Amino acid sequence: MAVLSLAFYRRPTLEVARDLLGRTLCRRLPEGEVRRGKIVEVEAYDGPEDRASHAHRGRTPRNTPMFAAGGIAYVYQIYGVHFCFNVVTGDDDYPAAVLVRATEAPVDGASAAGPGKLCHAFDIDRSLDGCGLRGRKLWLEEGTVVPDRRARRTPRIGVHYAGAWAAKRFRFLIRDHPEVSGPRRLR
DNA sequence: GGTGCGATTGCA
DNA sequence: GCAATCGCACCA
Repeated sequence: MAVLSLAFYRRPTLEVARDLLGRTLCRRLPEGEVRRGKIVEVEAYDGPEDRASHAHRGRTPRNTPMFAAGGIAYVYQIYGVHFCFNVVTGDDDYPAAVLVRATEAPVDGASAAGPGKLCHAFDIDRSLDGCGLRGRKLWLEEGTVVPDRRARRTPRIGVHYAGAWAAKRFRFLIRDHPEVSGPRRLR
């Protein structure tokens, strides 16, 4: 199965987010085991104006990967407990990324429905922050394109503070998929 | 150097 | 409904 090209990521963030549905997230563990899971839910964080984005207050040590050209990972820790995995998108100096919120389980019994659970299931932590998405540890494969009638858009989760940006439908998921996290039907 | 809080989760 | 748990952004 073909690995997604850098050109795939270096497009407008909402396009990339939509196109990530159905793709396969792949992770090789240090001991060699490869875990794979079909992406079923993502959220776009697009540009410096997006009040829900980490990049809204400009470049900081944490969010620097978001400013790079598309095709690398942005991994951060939240609540001191969980990690969240993002795919950096767009051109150099334009801060944008897509949070991967859920995949089908990469390992039997290990749910990857929810950004924290996903990172746990794939053994993703901050050591992968800034890591290329065409490398030995981490890559995405073509998978199966999801047709429009199977895709759905809703507002993003947990960004109530973001004013008008909270209402934008930047979350994409596969309709009726059992492994999506949180509400499925908002608008 | 001090303070407040979050792109979450699991348990009461 | 809320605690866990800490990196980081922000202010001084």
